[in-house]
Amino acid sequence: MENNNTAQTILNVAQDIVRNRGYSAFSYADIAKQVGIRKASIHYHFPGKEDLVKKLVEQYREGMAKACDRIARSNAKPQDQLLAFANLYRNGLAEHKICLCAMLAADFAVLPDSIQAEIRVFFQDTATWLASLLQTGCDAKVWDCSTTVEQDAQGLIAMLQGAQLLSRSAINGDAIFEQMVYPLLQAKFAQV
Amino acid sequence: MENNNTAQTILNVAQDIVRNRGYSAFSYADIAKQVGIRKASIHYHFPGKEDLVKKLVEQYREGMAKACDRIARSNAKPQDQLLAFANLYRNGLAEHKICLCAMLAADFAVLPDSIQAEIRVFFQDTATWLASLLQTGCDAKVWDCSTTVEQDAQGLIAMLQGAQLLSRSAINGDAIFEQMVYPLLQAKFAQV
DNA sequence: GTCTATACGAGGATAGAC
DNA sequence: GTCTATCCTCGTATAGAC
Repeated sequence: MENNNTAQTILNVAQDIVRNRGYSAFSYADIAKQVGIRKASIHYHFPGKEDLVKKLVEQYREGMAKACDRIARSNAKPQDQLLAFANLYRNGLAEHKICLCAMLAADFAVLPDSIQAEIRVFFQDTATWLASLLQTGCDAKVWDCSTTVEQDAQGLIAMLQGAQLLSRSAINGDAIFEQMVYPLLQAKFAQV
Repeated sequence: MENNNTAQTILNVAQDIVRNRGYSAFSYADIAKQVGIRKASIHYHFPGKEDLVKKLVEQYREGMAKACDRIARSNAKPQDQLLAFANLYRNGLAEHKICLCAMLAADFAVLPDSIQAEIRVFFQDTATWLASLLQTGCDAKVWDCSTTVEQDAQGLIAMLQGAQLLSRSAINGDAIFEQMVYPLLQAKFAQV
């Protein structure tokens, strides 16, 4: 995944910054410094902050959709697919990156409408995909569905994002996935 | 809980703003407008943003500790105490307020060290209290402990905070507690 | 304690040269 | 496409009068 064009380099750098510091605390100056160009040059590619971040979320959605698709196409067992999904969040954390949309969810109140809309789509898509996976495991009697799969899907997403945020301010830090997330998944979605 | 003194009024207003917009997106100008004084006057009470927010988290910790203590002293059944704890998060949401420390956890990377430390204490205290409650329910055979209470406590806090953030960007919005959190609690911590 | 006035830098954005 | 130069606004903070 090379990026010889400047626009994509800007997006990559911007994503890193937003996933670490949030929407309000990142600036064109930060990007310019890391990319090695001037602030004004960024405005050529992205007229305003809103354009940039909107594109950022769009790309992030596509990446997430592809990652989920890859998991689904692996034809692995449902419980392994669930683990692979959780690992998406843990792997980001290993590079000190929070889910882009988790960060933007915290900044939601200050975001332009067009960006809010993109984020809603992200969560809707992700929850739908996960609910479908949970249903598959349900049908295959891999785990028991005492609640609806939609509820469980939302709950899992909430927990995974909460775990990412906690990892930076809790004592166990990055180990929160090993110490908390995986054991809980194991307990709730154990093979029957 | 009256507040005849300016310092407390500033803190109250600041808390509302931070819990809605986060650390980076709030300013002395915002507070000044809502309190009805000038920016400079705020600096008299709180020399810098760091002083103000540090005090904010300290007070928030105390409030949370008192709320938890009230729940514990109620001598209600463990499952009702757990529900009361979850309601702390839902009630905040009803006023469109996210947990202060959940918002600051997202802003963690840009916070001064002294504030980061306060937040760590908050999560540690909260997790400790909740783990103790879970243990009580465990001992009383109210629910089953397939994982350790420390893991469950952290998982619950992660989910509750994730649910608060999701509530603003998910379709079900405020109803996320009725539709997701409570059913999941019921499923996992059902009476045996 | 609160005010006015002010300093200073940072952030977003544009114009125009190259 | 990228640069320099510049504009304007906002945010934090201080000095000094009342």
